[in-house]
Amino acid sequence: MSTSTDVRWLTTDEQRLWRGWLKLNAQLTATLAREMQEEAGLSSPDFEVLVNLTDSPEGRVRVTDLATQMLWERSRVSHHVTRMERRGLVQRANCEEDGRGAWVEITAAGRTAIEKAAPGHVETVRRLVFDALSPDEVRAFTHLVEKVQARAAAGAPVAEMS
Amino acid sequence: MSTSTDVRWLTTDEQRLWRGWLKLNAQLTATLAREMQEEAGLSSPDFEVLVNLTDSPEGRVRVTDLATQMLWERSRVSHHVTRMERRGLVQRANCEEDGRGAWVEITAAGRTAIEKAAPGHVETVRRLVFDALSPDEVRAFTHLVEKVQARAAAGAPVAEMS
DNA sequence: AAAGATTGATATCTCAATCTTT
DNA sequence: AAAGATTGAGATATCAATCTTT
Repeated sequence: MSTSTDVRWLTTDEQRLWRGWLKLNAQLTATLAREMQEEAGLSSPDFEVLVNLTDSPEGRVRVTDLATQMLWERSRVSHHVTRMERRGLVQRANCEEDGRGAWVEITAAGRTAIEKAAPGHVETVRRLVFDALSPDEVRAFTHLVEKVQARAAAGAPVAEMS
Repeated sequence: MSTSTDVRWLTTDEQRLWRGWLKLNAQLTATLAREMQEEAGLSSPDFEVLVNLTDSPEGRVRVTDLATQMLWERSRVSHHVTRMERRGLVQRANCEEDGRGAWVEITAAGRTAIEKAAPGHVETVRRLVFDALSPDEVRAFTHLVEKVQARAAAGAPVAEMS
């Protein structure tokens, strides 16, 4: 596909952005994970699942849809839901419309957990990210992120060829 | 630490940036991982280790330094190095200066592997990220990333309290 | 005792079957 | 057969000991 010659390597500026991006991301991820584990006993994947469930008005989402939204494998969703179910954070329910399908729904305990985690989470995001930026900078940043995302989305299919 | 009242939730603009950031990151990560696995047989963690080794002029880094640079646990480095050693990508060496320490050094096969992976990797990064941005936008983006990073670095110690 | 590193047990993730319903 | 979901086996990550050197 690509020859080892004629590669357009990154310029100094580009490399600086790319490495900065990677580093910032690693830092934010690590800090947020640690903080949430300590304050609410939730891992990042736990939190992500709960966020996706509460984003739905019914508080329930199909396994495949969860997988698509989170860019996870279906089997990972299934395993993780099993573990979260064991802890009482979510529960499965039969799907009426499609006998093959399964709902994953958040429980009262799950809502309690995410409500406990949310304030600290938001405060950390605010402290680490938004306290550093003016409203104008937030808009500029958003513009750039979305510009890149429009390209990246096309190049990131979960299942590409088969 | 934080009461459940008086939380400054994210504004609509802020939420848009934050969610966009998370999503873009997930997409880029997934695409780059898949691409590198297919083209060079390396996982993202494999690649990250090799990059950190080649960044050193000697091609070798101490276990603890690797852990610090990558924000990994030392034990994770140790386990991962063991597996990479089994595949011939890196090797351990005794540290003269400090009898407790251990060098991790890249092997010829390791260099071959990263050189095989690099062109495709760079091309993907260019295609997904930099083809969407003008040089001015790259600079603006860098400025914003580094501005946030300066804050986030302070809040992301690997080992905070003990 | 503290620092550097490894080890083993457990938890989580990935990949390839498998099972059920459409 | 294809889609939705689960299962089990193997790979990887995390956490708490352990071991050696300073």
